[in-house]
Parts: sequence; C-alpha cells; structure tokens
Amino acid sequence: MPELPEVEVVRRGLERWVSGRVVAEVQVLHPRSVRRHLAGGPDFAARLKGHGIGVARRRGKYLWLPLTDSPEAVLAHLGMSGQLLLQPQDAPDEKHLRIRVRFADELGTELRFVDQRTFGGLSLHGTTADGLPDVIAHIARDPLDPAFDEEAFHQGLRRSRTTIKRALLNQSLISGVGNIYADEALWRAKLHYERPTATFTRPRTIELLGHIRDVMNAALAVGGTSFDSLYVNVNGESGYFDRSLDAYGREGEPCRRCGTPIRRRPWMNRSSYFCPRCQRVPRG
DNA sequence: CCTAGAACCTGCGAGC
DNA sequence: TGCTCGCAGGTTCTAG
Repeated sequence: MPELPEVEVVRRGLERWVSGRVVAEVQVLHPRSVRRHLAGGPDFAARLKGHGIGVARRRGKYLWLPLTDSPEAVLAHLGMSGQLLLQPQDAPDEKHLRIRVRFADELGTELRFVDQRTFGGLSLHGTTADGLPDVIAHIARDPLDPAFDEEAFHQGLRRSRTTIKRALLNQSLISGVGNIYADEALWRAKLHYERPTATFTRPRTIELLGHIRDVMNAALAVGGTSFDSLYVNVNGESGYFDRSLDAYGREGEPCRRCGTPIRRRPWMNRSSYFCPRCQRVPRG
C-alpha cells in the first residue's frame, strides 16, 4: 500500500485493532522481511516477545508501533506490495505470509505481514526524543502533518537542479507522495512533470502543496486507491479512489478538463501520466 | 556533494 | 498451450 493515504488507512486499522495489546509470539517466515537487523529474524522475534504495543504512528509512507515498556518501536514499510492484515488465528496462511505476530489475549486475531515482492519489511529501532524511529530522522514531514514546513520545501525546490516530479518523490524533501499522487497533483496544478524546480515561485509551490493535500484527503476519505487486492486495509478491504483518478492509469482516455487524450510516458523505470494540453512541456 | 539510473523481487496480462 | 516481454503503488546503492 504504497502512498500516504493507503498507509494512513493501515495505520488507523492498527490503532484500532493492535494498539494496547501485548506480543506473545513472533514468527519470521522470510529473512528478507526483517530489515536492518544483523542478528536476524529469530533475534528480532525474541526482542518483541512480551512487549506492549502503543498507539500506531506514521510519517509519509513509514508507520511504526511504539513499544509501551521500552524506548523502541517496530517500524514498518510496505514497499510495493506489503500488507498488514488482522486475521483470525485459524485462517489459512497467505501465500506470501512473511511475519506473524500473536498476542497474549483471547481476542483470537493475529497480525500478519504479507508481501509478494519483499520490498517492504519490519524493523526494530530506538526512538528520538519526539518518538520517531532513529533511522527515519531524514524523512521529511508529510504534507498532512500540521508541522510541515512549506517554506523549507519551497527553498528546497529552488535549490535543487532537478525536475518537479523527481522532487515530489524525494522523501527527504516531502514525504508520502508516490507515483499516483504525484501525477494527480501535477494534473490538478496543470504542471508538466519535467518542469525544473528552480523555476518555482512561492505562490506556485503553495498552490501545488494545496493540490497534494486535496487529492490525498479525497483519497483518504474513500479508503485510498486500490487497483487490485494487493492494496487493502487491515481487514482486507479495498479503497475506491481509483474511480476518481484524473491522470494516473488513464492513457488514451479524455482529460476531464479539456478532452485531450491522456498520455503515458516511460519515466524512471515507471510511467508518468499527463494531459499534453493542460500540462505543457516547459521550454528549454 | 549532487543527480540519474539500475537493482532489488514476484506475478500478471498482452502478444506471438 | 506456453513462452517472452513489459509493467506494477518504493527505496537504496552505485556510477558519473
């Protein structure tokens, strides 16, 4: 569940169904799914056993579960295909089940990390004074964070010699934006994805941030974007924002503003979708 | 230091 | 039917 709205949907599920419980047992079924832990999966599992789970938190696409009785947190990143599912203990294992967490209560449910492509994973870290896992200190605040620094973001754009979509995907400049919401926000702002960031005026930056927030909030309100069953909440349910997309995945379909067919261009081993009329290529 | 591109994985659908 | 190719919501490492 890659981008901010989808990760926030998962965070809310964890807060409701996992926070407040105590870990009884952890099973690591794929070594790659435990990240940055030299001592390996069994040690990761042993270190979690018996600890209480605090309120789930999120920054950008990262989410974490603070431990209530130690200054550590379980950090999760879903990568391209990761899911955190709350399942009945007797439900059959998913094909790509990587990590199982059982709890010391009688609720009969367990937390499962399922990940087809294994780009995601869980890790265990110390936390900074404000409760942030130390390894994500370099991740910028996301645009839904009330403390997001608009001026720092604008100055970051002005300073960089890159193009706007690359900048939007740079998680140390602004976090939570991925390929879908970058294309959607740029369509709304009528900006071409290869516009140099150094050309941005402050009003243009502020307007773009507004579109990013609008599209993310709209997606969040309907459970995020799900093209297929890979992107679901902790109860396995899909979101509906795919119906409301204006650019992403709409190659050949008419722009909802001007009717011109939306184009897809190969870009950084993936795709960019844009309206060739509303979003003009910058000259130069 | 900065930026662009490849690598890391598995599975699916299109085309031959 | 079965093969190959391109493509998929992300991050990180390396080369220049």
